Amino acid sequence: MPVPEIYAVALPTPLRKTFDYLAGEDCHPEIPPAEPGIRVEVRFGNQTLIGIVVEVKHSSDWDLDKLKPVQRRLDETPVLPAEVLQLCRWAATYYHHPLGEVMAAAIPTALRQGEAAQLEQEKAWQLSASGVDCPATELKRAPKQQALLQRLQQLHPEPLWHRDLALQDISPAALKALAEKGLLDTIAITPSPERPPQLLREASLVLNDQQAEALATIAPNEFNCHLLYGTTGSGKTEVYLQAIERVLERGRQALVLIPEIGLTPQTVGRFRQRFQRPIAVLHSNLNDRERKQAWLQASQGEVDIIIGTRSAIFTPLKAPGIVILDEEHDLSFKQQEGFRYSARDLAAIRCQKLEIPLLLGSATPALETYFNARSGRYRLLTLTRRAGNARPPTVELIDLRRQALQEGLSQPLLDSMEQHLHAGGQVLVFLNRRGFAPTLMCHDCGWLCQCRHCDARLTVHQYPAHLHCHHCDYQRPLISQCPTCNSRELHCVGQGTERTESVLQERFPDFPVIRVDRDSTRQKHAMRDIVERVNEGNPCLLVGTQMLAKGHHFPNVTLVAIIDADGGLFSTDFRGPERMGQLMLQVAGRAGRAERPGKVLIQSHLCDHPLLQTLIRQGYSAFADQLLRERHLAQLPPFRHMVLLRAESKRSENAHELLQLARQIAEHLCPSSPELQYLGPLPAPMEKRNQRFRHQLQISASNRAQLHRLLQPLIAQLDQHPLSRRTRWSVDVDPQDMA
DNA sequence: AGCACGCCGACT
DNA sequence: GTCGGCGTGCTC
Repeated sequence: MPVPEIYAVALPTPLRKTFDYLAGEDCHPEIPPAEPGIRVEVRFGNQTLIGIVVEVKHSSDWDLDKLKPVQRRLDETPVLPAEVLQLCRWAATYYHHPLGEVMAAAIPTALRQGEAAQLEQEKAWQLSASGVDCPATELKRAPKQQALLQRLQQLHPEPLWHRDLALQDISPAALKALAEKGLLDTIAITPSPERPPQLLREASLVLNDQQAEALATIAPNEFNCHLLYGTTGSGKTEVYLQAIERVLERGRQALVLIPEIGLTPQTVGRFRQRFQRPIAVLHSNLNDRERKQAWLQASQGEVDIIIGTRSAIFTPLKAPGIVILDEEHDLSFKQQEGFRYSARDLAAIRCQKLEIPLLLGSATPALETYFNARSGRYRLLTLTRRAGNARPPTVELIDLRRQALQEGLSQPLLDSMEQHLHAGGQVLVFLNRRGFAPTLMCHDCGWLCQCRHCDARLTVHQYPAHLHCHHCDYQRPLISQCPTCNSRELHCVGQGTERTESVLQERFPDFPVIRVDRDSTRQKHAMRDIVERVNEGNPCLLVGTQMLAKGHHFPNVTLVAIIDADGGLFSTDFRGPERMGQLMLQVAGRAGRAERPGKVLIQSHLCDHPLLQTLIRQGYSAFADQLLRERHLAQLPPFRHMVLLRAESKRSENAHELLQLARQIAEHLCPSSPELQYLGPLPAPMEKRNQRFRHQLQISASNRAQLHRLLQPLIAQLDQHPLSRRTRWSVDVDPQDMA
């Protein structure tokens, strides 16, 4: 009797193992042999699941007669090529996350649910044999049909596409009539995007010497990680475009990853404008069908450029040539829940395996990346020249100490705003806090309006008026009387964008004040409309959160005001100052372009703070160097490697208890030492959030391999323990956000 | 995670 | 008398 074929299947469950199934008997000779990467439908306990074969083998650790057969094989050929499968395996190991869930993250929902891995077909009409010969005069009494027939005869043998119907004002009735007469056939074909012989739609720009050198350094056929380090306006995008051009010339594809908010129509527009080649965009607003379509087009080589956010790093490519990650410091490249992967770090792994270049771009690189570039692990490509003789903005601090403030705004700042507005400039006011005020307080008894689900205060909103928790979304009507002492003296404490907006509108009644935050841009085209309105160029004030700092350009802004620079400097997260510096420079980068020099004013109570001083006087490199020295002294990343075990539960003790157990097991496996240290379990910075109490155990090591050697058995033992099933817990390798 | 089985409280 | 609470156990 022949040895049966057995599949090891990764299933979408949190169990950190694969499951063996017997291959079905129904193997037709024409169907290619099963390979890792094909999907199968299997019975799993009491449910039916779709999983991915990760190994085809002929033996199992389980009794063969206990193995179930697969119900159905869904693919003839793998949906995931070996290379992406390998990336998933690597990610599952590195992030200590179940392989099945990793793969679920890699595959579009439609394919996860069992749809055929085929491009959607499109409806079209083509003349039948009799239609080709039919003289148009035959249809004298039906002019619409006659015109349509002539149109089709012109097109023939090209079909008439369904999508062109509306465009060409063709009536479905006429089509139907012609089809009934047998003059044309309804067909369904998968359209193949056109690839005209010439690559470019517009000419490339001439590179300056730095750009040219950067481009020349990117060797097309080998792995290297490059950091393209250049301020706003230094021409990073042109380097991307020309690097892509060279890749396309070789018949290869480019994968471009962009932060969530950066993926705007403008960004995609730059690529479409330059290349006469098919492009697929994978953004979060696609429906399942569109997502599958774009994914398959990339996989089958139907598109040459793929632009997407974080999860696009898993897109299979037929002929990968380069991966570009723009704004590589952006937090959205790291998934913050569930499978907590970093698309940037996975990109490095993937490119290494593929032997293709990786290009990371930023004006304010993450400290980890900057360190790698500094130490020679990455190639550092620096751009300092600004296009068109543009001058960098001048940056000044406004010392808030002992200043009279009007709702958080100092007099010198208001004066400067007035000046710029009257000179015809636009003013951008940056305040990273939405709502009207972050706190509602009783002036008589000191009561604070707390969220009932979180350790947080409710934010006051005025437009529309309500109280809102930004952590759990809890909302309630605005109150005017203190619930503990009945006083009517309830005061809004602190500033949000709404409040600053109304203050500025009062102060500058002759100029429009436009607020840009998540609340004001909720409607579909709100952001587009704002950008268009502002870029008409009339003087105005823009007030907004970090949404203003990312993705959009406002060339007529001459003054940028940063209302509060202090937040990041005393944050609980050791990355606070890094984040603050990055954000400040990103915002400052909005000021002035080309011929108009910009000005940046930063309000602070900590004007003497050495980090702030370094950032302003010497720029980001010096700032980053200083932060690196501090990190080295404090033995923090990138000098040590970190893992966070997080636990959350309705009962605070449960989460704590589980992590105590974790520490106990861990110390048993690997006692604390200078090389390996434990911190915790401790309550998370905001212990209660969304009705759950969160705790964390931090493990840091000087050696990454050692850390992973500990983690593997630790997690295995934790998985075995009954406590681990009672509380929700997760592993965060290289945590970016300690909250 | 999902889902079943199993043993104790307030209700059609 | 049942419906349903979530403890515990299992999934090839």
